[in-house]
This record gives sequence, C-alpha cells and structure tokens, in this order.
Amino acid sequence: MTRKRISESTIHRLSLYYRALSLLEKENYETVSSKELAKREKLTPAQVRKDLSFFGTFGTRGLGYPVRELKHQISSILGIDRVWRVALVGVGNIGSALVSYKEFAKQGFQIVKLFDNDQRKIGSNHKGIVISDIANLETELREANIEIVVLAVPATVAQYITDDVVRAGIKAILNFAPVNLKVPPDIYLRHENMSMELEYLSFALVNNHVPKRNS
Amino acid sequence: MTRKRISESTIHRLSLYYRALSLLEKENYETVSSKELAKREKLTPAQVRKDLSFFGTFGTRGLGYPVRELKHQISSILGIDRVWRVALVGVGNIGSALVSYKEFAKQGFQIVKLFDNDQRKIGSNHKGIVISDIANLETELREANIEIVVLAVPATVAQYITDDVVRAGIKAILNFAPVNLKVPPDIYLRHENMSMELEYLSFALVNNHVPKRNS
DNA sequence: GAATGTGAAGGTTTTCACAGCA
DNA sequence: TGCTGTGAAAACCTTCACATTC
Repeated sequence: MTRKRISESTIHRLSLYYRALSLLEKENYETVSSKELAKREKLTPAQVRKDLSFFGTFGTRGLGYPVRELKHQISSILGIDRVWRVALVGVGNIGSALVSYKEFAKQGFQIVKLFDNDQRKIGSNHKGIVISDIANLETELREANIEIVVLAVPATVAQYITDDVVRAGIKAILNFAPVNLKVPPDIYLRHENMSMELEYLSFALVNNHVPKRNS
Repeated sequence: MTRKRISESTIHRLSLYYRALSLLEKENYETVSSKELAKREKLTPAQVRKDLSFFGTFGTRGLGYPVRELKHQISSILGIDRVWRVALVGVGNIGSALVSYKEFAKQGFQIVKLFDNDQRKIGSNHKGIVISDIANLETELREANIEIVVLAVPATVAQYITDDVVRAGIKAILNFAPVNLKVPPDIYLRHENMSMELEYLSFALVNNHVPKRNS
C-alpha cells in the first residue's frame, strides 16, 4: 500500500520502464543505467531515478540497476505479477480486436468473459469464449469473479452499461467509448480515447507546435 | 501559428471540450457556461476558462460561451475543420478495427490507403480500400499525398516501417505498437499504448491509489 | 446577478547538482 | 571513475479571486 501519493505520470512511466526492461532482458543485459533507460524511452536520467526512488532503492551506485530484478519489482508495483480476470463488453470492431490483442494477456490481463447485445453473436464462440447476453451482465460478472471491465460499446449506451457494471461491484473500468461516464467516487475509471492523439497530431501540424513539456 | 507555447494537457482538453460541445449542440443548447462544460468533463470551471483564454476570447460575461460558435472555433484550432489524408499500415486485428472506427472519419481523419505485408491480403478490398504491398510504402505514400500515418504493426518491425515512412516525407505518425520509435526531431510522433491504462487500473487496485492530481 | 478573462498565488512535477557509495 | 539517490531550485500547471462586462 503506497502511502505517499504518486503522480499518474510516474505510474505511466513505470509502464514504459517495464517495457524497456523486458527488451533489455531479451538482449541479455545484466544491468542498465538510468541514462540508458531514459534514452530508450525518451526521458531524462533524473526522471528515471526520481520515479524509481518513490518505491525504494533498486540500483547500485556506479553500476546501475539489475535488469531482471528491477523488471520484477516494477511488475510487482504495478500489480501485473498476477492474473487479472477481465470482462469485455461489446464485441464489435474494437472489442474483437482487443480480444486478440496479445499484449493484454502478456501482462496478466486475461479476458475471460465477453458480452454483447446482438442476438446473432450471443451464444457463439469467439476465440474460445462464448459470448454472453448483456442482459445478464450483472449476475455473470459476479459469478465469474471479474475484477476489471473493458467497455467497447457505442457511446450512446455506455452510461447504462456502466451503471450495471458498478452495480455488479466492479471497481475498475476501462472505457473505449468517446464519452465521459458518471461513476461513484470509489470506482477507478480510465478512458482510452483513440481520437485524442490524432487530434493532437492535427493540432501540431496546423500550428507547428512545440510543446512546453515533453510527453 | 500559435506563438505562446501551449501545454499538451491543454490540447488534450480541447478534444474533450469539442466532444462535450458536439453533445450540447445535439441537445440544442445555445450557450454553455464554463461551469457546465467543466462538470461534463470532470474538470474545473477555471481550467476551462484558462484553456480557452490561450486561444482568444470566446465567451460573453454573464452569459457563457455560444455552443455552435465555440465548437467551430475549437475545431479550427485543432485543425479538424478539414480532411486529413491518413494511411494505415498493418491490417491486422487492431488495424482493421481502426478502418471501421467511425470516430476518426467524423473528425476528418480519412483513411485512404492501407498497407500490409501479407500476400493474401495485398490486392484485396477491405472496406472499400484495396490493400497495398508494404514494399511500395514510400512511393505510394507520396503519390497519395498522405499527411498522417497510423502504425498498427508488430513491435518487431515498427522501426523499419517508421524509417520508410519518414523517408516518404511524412511528418506525423501515430504508433499503436508497444515500442518506442526513433524519428528525426521534426517529426510528430505519438503513441497509443492500450496496455498503459489497464496497468494503471491494476496499480490503482493493488495500491488503493488516490492520485495527486486528477486525470 | 451571472459568468468571463486573467494576474497572482499555490501546488505539483521536473530538472539540477552534488554527496555518497561501489 | 561511474552512477545512484535526493534535497533544493526551476519550470510548469492549476486554482483562486476579483475586476470587468453583459
């Protein structure tokens, strides 16, 4: 239980460190310096060291960080050293792409339930999972001990489904619909807004933008 | 050409304002206050006013902002009041989902070229677009006057393809592969890292996280 | 009265710079 | 010598609060 409040940016960068360390491990690095780690993710060495220092002291002065060990530590901090039971609601374009998205499984996010409201899809087998009727969302989420729900449904119905999901006692939701959702304060809700980055590119091109702070 | 440097967060929030205004327009609102706009996107009124103030004065004291007008202004600031010619490389899981993703087209991002290296896909028609051989990437990007490239290819080959894309003179790249890419400094490169938000949820659940600053 | 626009204040995050250790 | 860990400084971003305008 982390007591000092950690910023979101730091957590997001932990994901980057984890990714870089996975690669370094494959490349048979034993240790890595904050400088090298920073270079690989376009950050500064000081940033890397400060981020890690929030969680402990993992390095050796003069040497750097032990790759395998640090990777393991970060996976433990992020909570991805275990399997999460994930349900996906909405097996449309985006939804079915996510089911096959290897990266999720690799990091312990196991999609074990699929829901849709399309009668033609319900009951059919999609990549080894039978698609459930969204009408039974609440009870089936409970029965399957789902911990995280991913929403890939149209914006128009996203709020109704969210209300169901919350009623099922789910505490973490990842929303792909381009709409803001209302949830009680104890629910973790995150958005994946795929247009946002394209809009950023558009803005940058039109305005010849140089950001104040680098992403 | 924006001279004062605008922060990335401000630009991302412009996307949110745009989205909220589109909805408000559908709901037949004539004007909207910073308070209401803030509420709809879980921000503060001061934040909304400050963000907008970087680009001009759009509101009327005592009244608020004109919905239609402000929406139009923001679309012009973001550069989405026009059509962007986009090419998508990698027609796999994610790639084909993106081709059908309505939100992109709605905002002026028109996918007009598809590339893949799979002989079975090359030459076939996917949602009205013939898939081109990735071997011809550079020349075909030029010929089609592509302005933005979306990469939905495996991480292992992303860098090679990026080099080609850069050689074709493309200045804006959106990368879905979970790997950091090297590009010259004059190229706008953005990442869509879909695991990142799931990892954040995992971290939050495990650590009972309350962020320092709200997203 | 209601709500914007905005300097100034207050927080937060990043970077600096260096002591300390292998 | 090389590189971490970390207070302190700098940069940045958000919020406050109020003059201003409709």
